[in-house]
This record gives sequence, C-alpha cells and structure tokens, in this order.
Amino acid sequence: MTRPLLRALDRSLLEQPAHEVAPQILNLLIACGERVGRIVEVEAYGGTDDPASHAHRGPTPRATIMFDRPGLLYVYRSYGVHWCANVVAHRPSEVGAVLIRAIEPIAGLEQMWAARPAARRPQDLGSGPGKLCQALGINDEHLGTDLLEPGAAVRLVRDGADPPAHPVIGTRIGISVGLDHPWRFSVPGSCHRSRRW
DNA sequence: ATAGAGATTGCCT
DNA sequence: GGCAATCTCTATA
Repeated sequence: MTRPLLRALDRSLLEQPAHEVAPQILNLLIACGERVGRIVEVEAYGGTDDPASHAHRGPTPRATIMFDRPGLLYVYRSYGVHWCANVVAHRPSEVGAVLIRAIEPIAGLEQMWAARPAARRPQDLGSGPGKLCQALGINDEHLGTDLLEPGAAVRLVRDGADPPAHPVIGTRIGISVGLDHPWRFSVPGSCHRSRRW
C-alpha cells in the first residue's frame, strides 16, 4: 500500500449552493492532527429559505459563520451534548453549509478508539455527526478554522479518490421541517454511513 | 423569566 | 423501543 498523495482543494469547489457542493465533498479526507477520516455521508443546509437550517432565522450567534466565507469550519453543539462539524459552502453573498454525517477511519485509529470508548466495531468510530467529531477530536475550539489552509488544525484534503459518480441520495434525517429536499448524500456501499438508508 | 424543541448518542428495559 | 444528557434558540409573558 502506497502513501496517498494529498492535494489541496480549490476553494471554488465550495462556492456553489450547499446542495450542489455536498455530493462533491464525498470521499474527501478530513484530518485533525494525526487522525484522518474519509467523508462518506453528508447533508446540505441552506439559508433563510431552508426551514431546517440553523441560518433560517438569520445570523444568530450560533449560525453567523454560515454567512461567512466558504471553507470555514462550523462547529455547533447538538442536544447540548455532542459537537457536529460542517463545511461552510455557498455562492458569494449567499448562505449555507454541509454537515459531515459519517467518516470512514483512515489514520490515527488508536487515538480514535481512545476518544470513543463506547465504540465496539470500526464503523462505530465515525458513523454519525457526533461520533466523528469525538473520534477526530473536533470541538468548539476549531470553530472558524479555514479547512483549506495548509497547516490548519483541521483540514479538508483530496487524495486519489474522486466523489462517487452516483451517490446515494435521500432526504435529510433528524429534522421535522424541510423534508422535501433530497439533500442527504452518501457513498454507495460504504459500511461506515450513519443510519440505514 | 420560563418553557419547549432540536442537524444525537448511549444506556436501559 | 424508551429516555436522559443539558446547550442554543424561539415563543410566550
């Protein structure tokens, strides 16, 4: 097995509506220190016109970063317990982000196991938005990190893998409004996705 | 001020 | 399958 060749991302990839960006970041790598995971499931969230989005009511203290530059990391607290990670993504002057819902562990597995004592199988490490933040060690200290900046604490990079030509598409889960949008995407066949499709 | 819902997870029965 | 944990924001007063 050869070392994967890592390439920087072009920011223009993220300067499109979140629901167009979302399937494009499948199979990218997210890295925090030595810990690396492959993104296998995402959901897109829009701006004030998306009732399920944190940005629906405008730039609240929590959601302000969704109005900021594409490529920044949006971390929020879920149910007062877990951290969840998003990539800010939208057209200029618009609003949106892509929630990372599941990763396949790639490197730093020992640290991931240590960070997730409840995990029993490898797919328990990152098969959910809260789980993958725990596994990677992402928390509110990383809020606003530029994921495309070399040397940043949390990075988004590409290796040899392209996004799937035909991602699995579904409606977003865990929400009660905005169910009409088919904005959940995952890598076909991955056993590291969150809930059953 | 206070109450209730929420982009979740893990432990209990 | 039920439910607690406990932060952020909204609605109501």
